[in-house]
Amino acid sequence: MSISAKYNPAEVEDKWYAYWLKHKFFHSEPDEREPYTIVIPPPNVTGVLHMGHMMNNTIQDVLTRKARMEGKNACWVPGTDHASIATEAKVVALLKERGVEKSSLSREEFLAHAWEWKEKYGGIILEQLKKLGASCDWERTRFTMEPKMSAQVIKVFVDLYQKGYIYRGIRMVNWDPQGKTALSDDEVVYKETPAKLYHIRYKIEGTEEWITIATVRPETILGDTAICVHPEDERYKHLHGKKALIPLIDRPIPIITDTYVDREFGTGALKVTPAHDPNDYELGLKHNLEVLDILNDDGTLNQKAQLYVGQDRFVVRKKIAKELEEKEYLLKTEDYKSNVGHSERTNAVIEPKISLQWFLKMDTITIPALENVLNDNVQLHPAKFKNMYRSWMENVRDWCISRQLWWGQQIPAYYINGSRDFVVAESAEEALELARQKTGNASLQMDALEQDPDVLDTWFSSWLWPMSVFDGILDPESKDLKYYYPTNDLVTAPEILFFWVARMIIAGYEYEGEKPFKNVYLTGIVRDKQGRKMSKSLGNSPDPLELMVKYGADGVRTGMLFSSPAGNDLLFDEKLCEQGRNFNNKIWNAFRLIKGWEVDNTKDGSTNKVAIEWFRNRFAQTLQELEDNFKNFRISDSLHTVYKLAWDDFCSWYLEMVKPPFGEAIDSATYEATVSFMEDVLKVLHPFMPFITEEIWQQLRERQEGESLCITRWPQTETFEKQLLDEAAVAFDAVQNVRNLRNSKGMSPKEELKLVVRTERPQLYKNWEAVLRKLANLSDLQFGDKPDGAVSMVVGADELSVPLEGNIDAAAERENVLKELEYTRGFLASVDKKLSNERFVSNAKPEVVESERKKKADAEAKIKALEESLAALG
RNA sequence: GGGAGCAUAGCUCAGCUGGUUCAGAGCACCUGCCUUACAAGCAGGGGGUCACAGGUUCGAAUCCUGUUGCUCCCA
Repeated sequence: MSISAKYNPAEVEDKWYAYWLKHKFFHSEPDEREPYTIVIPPPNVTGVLHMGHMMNNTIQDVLTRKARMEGKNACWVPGTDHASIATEAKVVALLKERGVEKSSLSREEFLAHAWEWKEKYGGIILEQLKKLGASCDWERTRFTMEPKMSAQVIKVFVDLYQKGYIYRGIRMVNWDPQGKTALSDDEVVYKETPAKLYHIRYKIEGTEEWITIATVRPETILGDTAICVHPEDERYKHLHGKKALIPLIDRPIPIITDTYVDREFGTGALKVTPAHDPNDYELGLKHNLEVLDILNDDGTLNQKAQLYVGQDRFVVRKKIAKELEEKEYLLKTEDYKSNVGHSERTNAVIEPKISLQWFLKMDTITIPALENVLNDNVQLHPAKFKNMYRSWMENVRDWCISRQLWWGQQIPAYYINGSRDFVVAESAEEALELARQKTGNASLQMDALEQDPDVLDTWFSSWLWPMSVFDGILDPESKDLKYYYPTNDLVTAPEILFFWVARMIIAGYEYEGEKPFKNVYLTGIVRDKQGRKMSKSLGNSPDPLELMVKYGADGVRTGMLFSSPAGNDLLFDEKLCEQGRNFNNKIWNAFRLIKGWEVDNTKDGSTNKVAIEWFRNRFAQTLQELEDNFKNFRISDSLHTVYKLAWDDFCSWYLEMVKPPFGEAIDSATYEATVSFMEDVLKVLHPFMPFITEEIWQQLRERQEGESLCITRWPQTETFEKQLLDEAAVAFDAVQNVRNLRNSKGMSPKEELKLVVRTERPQLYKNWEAVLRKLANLSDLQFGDKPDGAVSMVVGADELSVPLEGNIDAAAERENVLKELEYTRGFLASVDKKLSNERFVSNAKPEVVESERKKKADAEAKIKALEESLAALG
């Protein structure tokens, strides 16, 4: 036999992934079994695998694989979303490289390019997930813009419009002048940015007086339609009702009063620019001010500004400041920090802009979504996110669902004869019919209709995802929907709790009257060692594919999970992957050991019985702990549990106990038990490290084509004997004490020692004698008092002595014993204090009091043993 | 400005219902081992005023209040 001493993942991973696919282990069809369903958070079709995906999808795979092994009909639905803004930006950039401007193309031509791009580059990420081992049902892969998915989006739009939830309205929206589209509030990232506060004076019409305002955006004075002061502000009372002249253009604007103005801020006089500031817009509505929009869609100034027409807002800011200064309108500037909104996608500075958009009314449609999270019908893990969720839901604002783009589902609203009058329908034909009814003109023709050019927000597709992947919107009676919905678990990042999770819950209750999933597991953000978010621009993110080459997919999976408690950020360090790889190697070598054994049917294995019984119980105990961790979504703890089981219990204790001396055969009973233990260990490891466990499982016994670890049954939880485990702990403690003694005396592990035990429970030591002899390398085990010339240790109330001729430093021994004695006496004192406290004895739970009594007895016995040792030392 | 969370070993984090010899794990560190499964390993070891100050309790890392520091969400 020649199995490499080092596990080589590259040799096995692709092989087993292909095998799993070939046998369709990941494919699911509705049947009589209990379903277990996860829908993937659809990654961006433009995306490539990053560390966040790795963690997120590893967790989903762990959950899916475990459910599959438990005999559930596991279905993990993969797919991608069309990401309007990101994809359109990519395609526009690509065309530009080829010298083609988007504006020179028709909508159809542009979309043809976009689809071409999608076919070529879209979905790379799904291939990368396969490398990770993701056990998705690839036959069910969906894309949010494929015809059947788009049909569902359109159907929902029409339905919500008919129910009165969707309206078209003028609103101040977040405008991205680079992407040339409106963004939802959630797509705007606020960053603290250094700015300047410009103090600019306006002349009061018909007087020689001035009024000074302060602004961070001097270029917008050209769009001012009022100056507002606090009505109680004595400084300005004499100016109420007068007019001020905008510098440079001398346009007169009224001076109005409102308590909204903060008298302490700036000069206490506020310029009002309703078209370019959300607060000013509200103020404008209240005071019936003119809305003067001075910006083009690309952020340059338009004719209404009168000056600097066609120049960019930031260029104008500099120029106008200079001109104002030269003409003595600018009195001073001061440094100021302001929170500036940036587009999450393009990073352009957001321009608040008045525009006509489509909105979804959120006031009533959200009610069940809030209720059912608060009452835990939908559970967030960790639960701390409930607060955040509630505050968002209680203060939710109408959702701007239109985007000024082409890549996406075009809004199914049709304007009649170029007017603002429109009809909404799933198809142009239906729209025409509706338009004829609406206008009373039966001869109206198709060319009188013009479809709204805008598309719907991508989230307006993905909020249907748990239903639409099963075609549930098109066919509410669909067999798949009825079987798989509601899904079980959703694994995603807290950043999109509102973007996506909340909206899926809203849609789920609106269309199915039922939650979309039972549990939402919120992962943390993957950060670098210094706690910085991983980003392309910082270049601090390792390439996940390279990591997998270096450490193996299993190594990276376990590495990611070693330190990723739910909802907490993961400070990623390659060391974690190294630890993962080392763990793989450990398992591999345990397999090598077992595989290398020769079995002898005639050999007596009775001395191994105690070890076998111990591991059987230990496994049962661990399995209970593991199930408890899983039940509470403590995934990282689950991994730690199986890690300790495999490494400490199975390898370090069990295998060492039963391992025959080199060159000797093993008895068949022990061999059989060991192989089946290894199988059990592989089973509980499989969800975390699917490749290596499959590889070993396949080699451990003869297997048939079509068999696989990923579809074997998860071990059953069994009861365990606590007493046996406690006895083992005493035996292990004894072993460790002897080893420690050897170490501290600088003795070789090869040197055999004799052990003398003084105890009231000799049977325990007799039961474990073979183990003690083997692991502590003892030549003999005897019972009795400490012989002369021996070193002793105390385990519980038992005294263990090892005769060491001429190798004893009596003074040092005395000191050791004294130290331990002192500690134990202190401990006894604290226990006594408790027990003599009447209130403790009467108030504490009986089992607690009982355990204190036991502690007292143990401590007293130990003190006695220590005192005897001390006496023997002279 | 409003809200939430966190603070435990040099680092990253567990500690779940207040009660086990409860102060733990991994990494890092120190000592000794190439003991034919594994040096990607083995056997041992050192290391913490549980942020600070009060309080509740028979008993607090754990519950309460305040202080300080950090993080996140919302505006």
